[in-house]
Amino acid sequence: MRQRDPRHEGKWALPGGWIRYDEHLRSAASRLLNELTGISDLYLEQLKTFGRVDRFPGERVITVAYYALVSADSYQLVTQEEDVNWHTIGEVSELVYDHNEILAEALTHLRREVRYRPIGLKLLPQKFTLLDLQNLYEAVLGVRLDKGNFRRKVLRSGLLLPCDEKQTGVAHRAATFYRLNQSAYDELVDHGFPVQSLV
Amino acid sequence: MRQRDPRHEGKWALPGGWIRYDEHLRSAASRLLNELTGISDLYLEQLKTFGRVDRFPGERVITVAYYALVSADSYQLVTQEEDVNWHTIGEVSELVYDHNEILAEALTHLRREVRYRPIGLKLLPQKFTLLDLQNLYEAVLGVRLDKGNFRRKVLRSGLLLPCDEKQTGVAHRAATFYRLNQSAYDELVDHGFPVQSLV
DNA sequence: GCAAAAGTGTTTAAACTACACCCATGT
DNA sequence: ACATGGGTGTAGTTTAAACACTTTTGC
Repeated sequence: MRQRDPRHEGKWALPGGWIRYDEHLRSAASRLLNELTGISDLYLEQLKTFGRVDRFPGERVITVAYYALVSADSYQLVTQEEDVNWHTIGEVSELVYDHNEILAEALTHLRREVRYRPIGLKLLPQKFTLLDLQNLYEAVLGVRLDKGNFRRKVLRSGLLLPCDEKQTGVAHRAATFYRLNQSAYDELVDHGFPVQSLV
Repeated sequence: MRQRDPRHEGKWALPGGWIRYDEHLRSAASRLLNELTGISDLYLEQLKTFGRVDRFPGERVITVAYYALVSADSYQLVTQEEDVNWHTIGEVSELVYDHNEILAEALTHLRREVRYRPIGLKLLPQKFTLLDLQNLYEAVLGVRLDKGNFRRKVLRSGLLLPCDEKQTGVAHRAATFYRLNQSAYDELVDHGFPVQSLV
């Protein structure tokens, strides 16, 4: 997401702003996001802190960047500001200051995380098909995955539960919707993920 | 590592200090570490930023925490300050402010990272035996690993090169020393790690 | 019937697990 | 001799990878 701001050299910028003296970092990020987009009640995860001396002109500014995982279609952007909108990751042009660097860092982080934590499941709406999930993984990782193998691997993990519902009005066999098995997910988070690749 | 500071309620603290206005974050961390321990030329990795409003009494303090991987025996601590020393992770007592939280975060981070990046290799001296490496992994992860399987897995990765040298003066068959295959390691970092566990 | 995606099966190779076993060296 | 760790072998099982195949649905 990005915004236009006349102060920002006419370029786009990531949503952001100043933290208040008495605010927690995550609260500040959440407030700023909400002010700009209307989105609230989102779990924000700290990405990284950017502190190059010359990253901002005139004064020393340190940015603590946060990110969240949402499915774009489940959030309407309610905002007074113009030019606030969703954008495709590949089509983001030059941003102000070091915001491209921040975005790149976020993407790298996401690509790494997605490999060993089921965060992909947080990115989709409540109900989704296995192809939705596969498309998501292929998009984030930039690879092609085998349908059958992906399906088996996902289902074997026990993190998905089938809904009673199926697709309707599609020009092919209707896919069953799945949803996150929250208790299995929490269990996994608590007890840690299996030791897979040493060295 | 921790230090005693009379201002710190008599408890121990992680090494740290204040950043100067014109300093990069990593440089500041490096300088502070050097001032306290004499260690220099260490690659510091940003851990996380801690910003709870009430984490420090009296004023708002935000800490950007960094960490590094070193083998304790390869660095002599040269310092004027007293009570600066290495400590075993399990035996760290109550620290000042939220420093226990910071330490716990670092350990969690390390345990996660070590599973899918060969950072364990950075923790050991130039030359090391396979048992050294196995002990390191067992310590960090808190699990027991099979000797033969670990050895095969490590060697198959191609990240280790055998030295011509062997152990001497040990009351058992001498182990061959290994060293990091730097080019293979760099290759792996550049081209990314294999996609292992989806979902 | 055809296109398109759902969903299943199969085959082969690779990897993991859990052991048992022999080898070298200092005391 | 024996304790200690170095180092190798192997059987059984599990996963992964690649690909072919059958099923359902709208047009």
